[in-house]
Amino acid sequence: MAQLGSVRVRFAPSPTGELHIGGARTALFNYLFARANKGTFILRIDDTDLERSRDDYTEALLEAMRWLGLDWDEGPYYQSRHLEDYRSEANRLLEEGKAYRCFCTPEELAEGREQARKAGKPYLYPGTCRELPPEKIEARLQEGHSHVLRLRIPVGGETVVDDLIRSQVRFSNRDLDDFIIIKSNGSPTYNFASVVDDEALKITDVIRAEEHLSNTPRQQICLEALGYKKPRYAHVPMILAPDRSKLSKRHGATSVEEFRSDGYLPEALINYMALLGWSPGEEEIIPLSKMITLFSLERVNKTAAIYDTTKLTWMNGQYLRMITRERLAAEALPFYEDAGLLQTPLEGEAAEYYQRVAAAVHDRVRTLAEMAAASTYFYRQVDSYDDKGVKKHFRKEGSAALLRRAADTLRTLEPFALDTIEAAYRSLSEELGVSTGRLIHPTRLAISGRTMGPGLFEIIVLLGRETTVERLEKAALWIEQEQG
RNA sequence: GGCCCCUUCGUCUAAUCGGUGAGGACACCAGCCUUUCAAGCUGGCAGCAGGGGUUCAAAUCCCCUAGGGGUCACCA
Repeated sequence: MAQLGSVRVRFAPSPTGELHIGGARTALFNYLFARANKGTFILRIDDTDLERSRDDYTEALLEAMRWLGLDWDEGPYYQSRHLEDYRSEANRLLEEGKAYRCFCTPEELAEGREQARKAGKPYLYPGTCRELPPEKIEARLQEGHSHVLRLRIPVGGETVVDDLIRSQVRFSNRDLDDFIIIKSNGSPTYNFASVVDDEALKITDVIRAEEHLSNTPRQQICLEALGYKKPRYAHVPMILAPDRSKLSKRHGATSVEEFRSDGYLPEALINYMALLGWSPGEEEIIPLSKMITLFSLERVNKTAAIYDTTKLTWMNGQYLRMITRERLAAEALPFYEDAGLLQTPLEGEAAEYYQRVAAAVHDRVRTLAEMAAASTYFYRQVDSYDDKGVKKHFRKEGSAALLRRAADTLRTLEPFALDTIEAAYRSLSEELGVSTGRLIHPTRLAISGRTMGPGLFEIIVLLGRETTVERLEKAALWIEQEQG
């Protein structure tokens, strides 16, 4: 059925900041909808605001989209390159009397707004220039007054937005005013450019954030005036910050770029975002390919969601354990480099060592950044011991001696391998008449400085005989000195 | 303030056309497993914003109240 009028959707961000989680999810829903319906996913850059748009934001936006894996089929299109089209469409409206020139100055308008505010009344453009006689317009033009173009809103009646998620939403035209479609500098406003572009791109379904719902009646009136075919609309709920307010910079990590540099995997972020406002049922971990088969706008809910990194972090841990060792090592590498643990490019033994460290550590972390943080002692000396660990495992009578015995055992052990080390530890503990744990815990603290981490024998093998023995003795010395 | 949208555990959510002990996930707590920490497994805690209707029966339909969000720019 969706065969004929094949679906075309667009994600149309404005390059005035980083791509945040709300925008990214809107992009994702557009993407899923397009893929689920075998339609076309278009990327358009809404950069009509010359003042605030920046090229570096555009580039970052594209990069974020690529990183997330939201590949688009067409575009990116840039609104700033179609300025002429908007002007000619606006002129059409002007000629047909559906739009008119307005010479009111920003100051005059601001004053009107101020008065309305003081009086506690809603402000609507009073229509000062709506019925200006032609000769007056001509005169103002001659005098060189700058002007904008405003759309003539029908005086009565109502405009009904048919929304796929919220069904019918009615707006009384009385509450709408003749809004500006072309600014005095000749560039279009968002509501106008958006309508013209959606038509030019033959967009069938406009899927965007709920904040646009209130603007939709204006756009509908506008596209009716232009004689365009109306697209279907779907306004997805907003994503709110933990304090229920609109997302902004002060809320910590909210941009895709930040999540990336905090060590999240794109598929985890995608999965997490998808579940914010959409649910296929009881499943939680859903790969993108599966999402596509399950996605429908009918299952998108109406309620704004508060994002919560706790669940995202859990999910990231799930994905971290699912990906291949090769991929994991590759993804984590920059984090090790940033932490100053190693330098790329990695070659030979260093590369192999890194792979093994990554494999040893990855089971117990939830982000790539945590992974690097959990690996420091594989690359650096142990310069401090965990306080609680010291209390529990070092301060006990005979700990130093225990460590020296362990060091002695390892020094001559042949071969030096996982199973032989473990066997040696078990027989040593038996020989000394202590539990294996009594030997294992201080050893871990001595060679890693921590009380937690990968299996002890795994660490020992990785560190090697020399380093292990060295650290054991250093710890023994430290204990003796501490005890005076 | 006008207009618009929304309201199920702390958070994300499920509950086909009204009948459920209101389900799942994260987090939290407890236990198991275990050389530690995770992971995993088992169990627990916890919710229909409030008030009126309609109905044999309401989380579900209607109304009101409250709360939250959005929008009212020569921003997008």
